[in-house]
Amino acid sequence: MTLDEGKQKFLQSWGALGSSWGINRTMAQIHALLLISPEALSADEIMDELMISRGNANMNIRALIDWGLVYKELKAGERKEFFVAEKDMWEVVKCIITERKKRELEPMLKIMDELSSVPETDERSEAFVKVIRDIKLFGSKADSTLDTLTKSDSNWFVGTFMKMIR
Amino acid sequence: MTLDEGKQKFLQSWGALGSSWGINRTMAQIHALLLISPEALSADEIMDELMISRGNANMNIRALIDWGLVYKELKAGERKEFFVAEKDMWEVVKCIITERKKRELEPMLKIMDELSSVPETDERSEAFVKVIRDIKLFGSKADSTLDTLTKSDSNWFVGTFMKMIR
DNA sequence: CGCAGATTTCAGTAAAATCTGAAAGCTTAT
DNA sequence: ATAAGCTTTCAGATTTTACTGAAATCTGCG
Repeated sequence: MTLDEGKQKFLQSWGALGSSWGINRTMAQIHALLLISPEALSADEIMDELMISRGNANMNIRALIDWGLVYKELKAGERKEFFVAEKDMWEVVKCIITERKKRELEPMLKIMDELSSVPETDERSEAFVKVIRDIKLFGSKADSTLDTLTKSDSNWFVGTFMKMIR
Repeated sequence: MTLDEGKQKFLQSWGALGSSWGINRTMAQIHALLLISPEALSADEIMDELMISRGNANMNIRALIDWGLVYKELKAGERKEFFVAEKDMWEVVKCIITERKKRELEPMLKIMDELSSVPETDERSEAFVKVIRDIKLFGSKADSTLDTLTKSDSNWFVGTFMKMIR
């Protein structure tokens, strides 16, 4: 397989993977493109490579920066902005865990808290509250586990953790 | 908060959560509805409760069954099918991990394998192959970790694991 | 200041995902 | 065998999400 074929296939599958994780195709593709690029790319280069509009490129690059997956880089003597992706896979995964935890897990736990105030007066409300409590319990455990995980380093994960868990 | 208010809010937020995880709103809502229902529900009851069409209900119920999150239940003397959700949260999570691993992680690793055959002839192809290898390495670790996780039981997760990891 | 080069915004459009409803397909009781 | 009662399917409609392109805004240099 040639580099160009491989690159196309990678952009394609990273984009598809993103879709099934609630991340839009283009955002994932920009991320993929920056991941495999040895140097920082400008917005124009990204637009070109992925054949997308300026607006689309801009919005998705901003989103990636918000997620902490991409950094802005200014080249001396250039007025344009260039972008680089975080290349360390463990950092990438930590980033994603941290952001999703903040955006989804935490708000969800907050809602479960409110919901657990439903009075348990019959079978239906008992079943309801039980589910809410279980979700809350499980969610809290996951929350603190993920906290610990994102504070530990890559070697710990790929080394020690693997042995401990087996 | 009354049961009905709480229920509405729960259906609503579980649906929203699903969306950001690549699961469609309705599928997540049917799951939510079955989770909090003390008895099995028929397709008609689900259609009614969520105000959706027969076709929509049927397709999403099937999808939930495929995921292993919902079971078909036949009541004696009834021709209709009834549906119950798996209520044990740890089982639910194991189900989701197992399915997503099978549907996404494994195919992705397969693609990375193909992609790592790109020859490393210059800076660009070296960077490309390095990223592919990193993803593969990380993905394989995740794969076996998740395997171990889904084979362990709930108590182990909420108990031991939490202590070990701290 | 004024303008050239660059980024951001956003209304309108396009594409993708999801849903509907009716028809076709099963299953079981008689 | 057939009809009633359910379930499944799927073409077309609807809704949601994403993208475009051009105008507005920003930035900093002469």
